[in-house]
Amino acid sequence: MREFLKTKGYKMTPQRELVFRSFFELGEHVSVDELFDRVKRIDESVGYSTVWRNLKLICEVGLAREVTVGDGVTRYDRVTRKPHGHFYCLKCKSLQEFDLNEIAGRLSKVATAEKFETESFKVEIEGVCKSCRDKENKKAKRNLSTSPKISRTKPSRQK
Amino acid sequence: MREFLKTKGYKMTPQRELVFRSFFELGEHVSVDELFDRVKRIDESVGYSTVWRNLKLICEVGLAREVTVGDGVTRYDRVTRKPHGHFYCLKCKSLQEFDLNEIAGRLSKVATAEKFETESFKVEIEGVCKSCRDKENKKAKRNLSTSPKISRTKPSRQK
DNA sequence: TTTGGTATTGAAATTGATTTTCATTTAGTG
DNA sequence: CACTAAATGAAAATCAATTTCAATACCAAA
Ligand SMILES: [Mn+2]
Ligand SMILES: [Mn+2]
Ligand SMILES: [Zn+2]
Ligand SMILES: [Zn+2]
Repeated sequence: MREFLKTKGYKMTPQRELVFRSFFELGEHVSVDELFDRVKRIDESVGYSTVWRNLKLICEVGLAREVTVGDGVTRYDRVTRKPHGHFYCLKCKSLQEFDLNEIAGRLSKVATAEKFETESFKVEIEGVCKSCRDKENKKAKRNLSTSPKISRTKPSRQK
Repeated sequence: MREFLKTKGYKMTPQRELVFRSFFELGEHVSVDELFDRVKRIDESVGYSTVWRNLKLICEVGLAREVTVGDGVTRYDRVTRKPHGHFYCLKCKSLQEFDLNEIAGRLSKVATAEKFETESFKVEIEGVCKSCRDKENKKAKRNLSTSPKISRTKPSRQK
């Protein structure tokens, strides 16, 4: 790692070492805050901006990619596995991955047809995951006996 | 329109009227700022938050959808046409649409297979559009005669 | 037409994440 | 050891998105 960075003109530091290591331990869809928390637990003195900058660096050198989905926070995803899309559950905010094999092929075709030079795809499905749906169903059943009230509340305009 | 909103418990106002009308005139991938500018040109007194709120309202009642792509600003897309994806050109920041017909079908399948209840898709291709590529090529040709310099500048870490 | 209760508005303030600044420290090189 | 560029941490700046609040306007019911 140290060598790899050196070739690109970067130095190694204890903080960088720690951020990199922690990132690869956590791995999946980490946010800056999450990584910062974990790093802090090991070395209280590391600053937020250091974590942020090194996360950017990890992307810079091609070891991770930013993924923004659903809410307004950027997450960082290792680039080990092959291209994949993301399910985003609107209830529990969880992320699941799914394979993009055929879909990626089709997308490439579309891009070529439109003379567009593809750099990357982003495929995302928003909805409700199974476990959240199950919970809803249970709740619905429980309420069958109680008097069903019609909501008169105007739905909030804000997210 | 007035009636349509009334049934949902909303009132009509000159500002709202203006925002709605301006939005449907512009139509494609408008940002709050863009719409605000346009509205301002017609009625200087309309506030930013009014434009923002009414854009949200347009989504609320199902006439538009938010689309966030590339940079960090939310754009608003009419929901007239059928599901489509977006090409985002990293050079000129332009958006092009492409049809999602077969791809949407496949995505639905994937979702079903994973017991995921789909609410919406988001399909995006980032890259370089034809016209930007053409420009690049021209530039490259022009520079064939001049001495090619190797860049020693470390690429910026910031977006 | 007047009136009363809401919804809406505009300006300003707040939020929340990201990014930059800057003074200081440190890594890597010789 | 000494030098230079890179890296760090704290704080400040950005920037879009959202909320607050007092004033105003809509519109349904009298
Ligand atoms: Mn992922
Ligand atoms: Mn579109
Ligand atoms: Zn869920
Ligand atoms: Zn372009």
